[in-house]
This record gives sequence, structure tokens and C-alpha cells, in this order.
Amino acid sequence: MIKVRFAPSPTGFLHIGGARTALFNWMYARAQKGTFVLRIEDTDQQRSKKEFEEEILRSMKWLGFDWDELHYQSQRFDIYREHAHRLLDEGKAYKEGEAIILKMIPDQEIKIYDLIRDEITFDSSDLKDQVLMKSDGSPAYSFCCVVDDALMEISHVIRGEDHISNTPKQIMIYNALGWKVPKYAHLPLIMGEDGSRLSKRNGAVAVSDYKNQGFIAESLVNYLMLLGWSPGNNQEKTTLEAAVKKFSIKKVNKAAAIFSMEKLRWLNNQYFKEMKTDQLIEILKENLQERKVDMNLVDDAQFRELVDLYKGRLATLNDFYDWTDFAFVSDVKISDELKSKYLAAEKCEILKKLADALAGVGQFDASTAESVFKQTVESSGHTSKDYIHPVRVALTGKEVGPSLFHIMSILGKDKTVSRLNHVSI
RNA sequence: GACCCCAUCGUCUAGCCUGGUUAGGACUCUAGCUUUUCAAGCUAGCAGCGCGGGUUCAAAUCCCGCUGGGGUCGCCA
Repeated sequence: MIKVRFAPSPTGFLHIGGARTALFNWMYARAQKGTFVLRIEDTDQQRSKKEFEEEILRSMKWLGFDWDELHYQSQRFDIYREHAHRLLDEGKAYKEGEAIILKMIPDQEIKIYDLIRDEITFDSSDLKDQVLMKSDGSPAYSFCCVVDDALMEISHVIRGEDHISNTPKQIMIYNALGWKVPKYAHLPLIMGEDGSRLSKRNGAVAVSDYKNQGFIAESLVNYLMLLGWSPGNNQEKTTLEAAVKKFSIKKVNKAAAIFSMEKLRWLNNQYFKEMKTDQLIEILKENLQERKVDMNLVDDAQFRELVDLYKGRLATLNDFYDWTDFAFVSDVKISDELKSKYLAAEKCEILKKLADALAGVGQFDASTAESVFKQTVESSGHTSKDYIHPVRVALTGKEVGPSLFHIMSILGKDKTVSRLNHVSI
């Protein structure tokens, strides 16, 4: 029976490396029809915070990693104490003040069986005696880790590569307790863009940061699984369900991977493009609500048109409002820079003519807007090309964007006409 | 420094186990097409087996060394 665990410490938010460790544990459990345990390692009373714990659980749910069991180490202090005292009684550990410390036995060859790296060998002579219980009566990390993994019958310990050197110490603890050592899989680390350790300096680290930036869980999870693993067949975009079917821990890479925000953005955009408009509308509205955007000036039909028009260029959900903010307000703000670049007096005159012409139109849609635009501009002796940009700036406050005439249509006759009329400098 | 891990385009990777590929895909980048701009899309292109020794008819693939990168060395987890 396969049983794995993800064991975060609530001394900070769930970070991207932790999320990947959780993902591989979760995929392994689901692929093997095993059990996935979530264990909160809150032994450090000072640094552990309830808000971090809640955030970790929230992020786990958001990512779609459901767990079968949930444990808190803070509720298991009696168990750790009991086993530490047993080792004391057996003479395998000694006291130093109030602390209980395990004696290391020298000259032992310690072999770790790692699913990803095969055998790793250590010499116990290189190890220092290990603190089991600290002077303040709380258990030390390696000790509770071993006690819990053994008692919870964890079959495979899947964790980051940074734990490789903890493993021989923990094996000495297993041996002292007379317990069976689990199998291991040490995942390669995720590095920042500059090749150094992932930190706030070289990008977002918390899963919640990615959510706040407008990444969706599906693409973040998809991207994370690509770091150190491949679904095969040159496939990259995949679902968790499909990935689980193909997942093999032995196929996980050994080398550290650099996190590429650029590729994540690309993947996120792929998800938007293939998403049903209704679903995208729903999550975009949620996003706008979170950002406290007033949506009263845009009705459902307009919103849908905006989504269809802009979804191709969204790397994140947040991009949507950055592109379409002009539609949610009664008047656009146009920077002085764009005004002087596109809205000189003679341009504004034509824009006013265009406004008048558009005002007289009965059926206001993209194709009539386009023909009126061309007629007006060309009859004044100008080319369409010269006026596309000024009009776009007048209507949206931006110099780039999708089809101008569709924007007019979404904005509606009144707003289009009034914005063209009020651009005078 | 000691111990340990690792090494295919700039980046993520397939191939390595079970030697024989024009070393494949993706992101980025470049060019062209498309286009009212940008983005997207389509097409084409640039770019890689860290180095040195073996083993072998044949090495990205197996072995050794070197170099380079990373991790750990807390009564933090």
C-alpha cells in the first residue's frame, strides 16, 4: 500500500517549490491508488502562525490537491516525548540539560534507496549526535519526521533535494527506534531565473502571489509538473487527470530546473484561448470583483464581447482589465504623451466630423462603423491608416489594441460619439 | 572547507536504463506571411550533448577523471 505525505511548516506561505513537492506527492498517491497525507509541521511555537496554516490549506485546495488525512505535529508532542524517553531508557540517547540527544554510531555505511537517484551512500562517522527533544521540551524536526512517517506508515518520502543530507541522520533515528526505513524520492530543486535559489528577489514565490497576479490553478499546476517531468509524446499542455495516468516517479529528472515566468505566462494564455467563453467570463468577473472594479457600466452582452475580443492577448486574468479599463468608465483618461503624439488639432477636427457622421447612423455595429469611418476620413482627403491610431487613442486611451471597429461596437454609439467629440486639447 | 547530489539549445525537456537518431518538441529570439497598430495565428530560421580519457566497429547514451553548478553542515523546518 502506497502512502505519501506533504509536510509543510506553517511559518510562511505555501511557496512554489512546496507546491511542486505537494503536486508530485499527490500525483504519485493518485497514480498508485494510495493515500495522500497532509501533515502540518507546526512544532516551532514561535514561528508557526495560524494565518500561514490557513493560507497553505487554501492554496492546496486552490491547486486541486485534496488530502486523505490531515495531522498536526503540535498535537502529537506526547508521542514524540514517549519515544525519546524510550531511547533514553535503552541507553541510545543521553540528556544534556533538558535536551535529549541521540548518540551516533560511527563507521556505519548508510544506504538510502532513492527512486530518482538510486543508491546514495553516507558514512555515519560524518554525522553529529542528533537532538531529539530540545531543551524547551519540544521535539526536533528530524525526530518528529521519523516518528510520524513511521507511525503513519508512510511508504515513500517524496521531498526536495535539500533534504538528502537529512536522510542519513533520520535513518540513524529509524535504526535506533528499530523501525523500518521508507523509500525515498528526492525531487530536484526549482531555481530562480538567475539560476540562484528561488526567492522574492527573482520572482514571486508564494502560490497566492500567482493567484493574485491572475494565473489560473490549472496552468500553474501544469507548468509545475513540467519542471522535472514530462508527460511524453512532446506534449506539454495536459490536465492533472491525464498526467496522473502517465505519472511515474522514476521518470522524474535529477537536475534542478529554472522557473520561467515567460513560459508560465504563455501556458496561462493557452488555457484562456481554449477555455469556453462562459467559463472565462465567470473567472474574469471574479477577478474584477476582487480588484473592486465597478462593473455597472458594462452589461453582460458587452462583457462577453470584450472577453471574445481580448482573450487572445491575456497572459493573466489581471491583463484583462489593463486592456479594457476604458470600457468600465464613462470617460477615458488619455496621457499627455499620447495626446501630443496622436491628437493634434487637425486630427481632432476629423475626429469631430467622424463623431457627427457616426451620430447619424441607425444601426451601429462594427461594419457600419468601419464604412462610416472610411468614408469620413477618405472624403477629407486622408487615409484610413492615419486615423486608426488617433481614434483608438480617443476611444481607449491606448495606442495598441484589437479591432478598432469592434471596440466601437462594444462601446456603443453614445460613448463612441462623445469620446470622439471631447478629445480636443 | 567536509559530505552529498547533478550536468542535452539562453530556458524547460525527449532521447540515456536496453550504444547505431539528419539529437526531437516547447518557451524566448529572428525573418516572412496576415493585419488598421500591437498581440495572436501560420511558415521558416538561429541555437545544444561542459572538457579529457577509456570501453567499442560505433558513445549524448556505458566506465573513470576534471571542470562547473547546486544542496547540507541549527536545540529552523
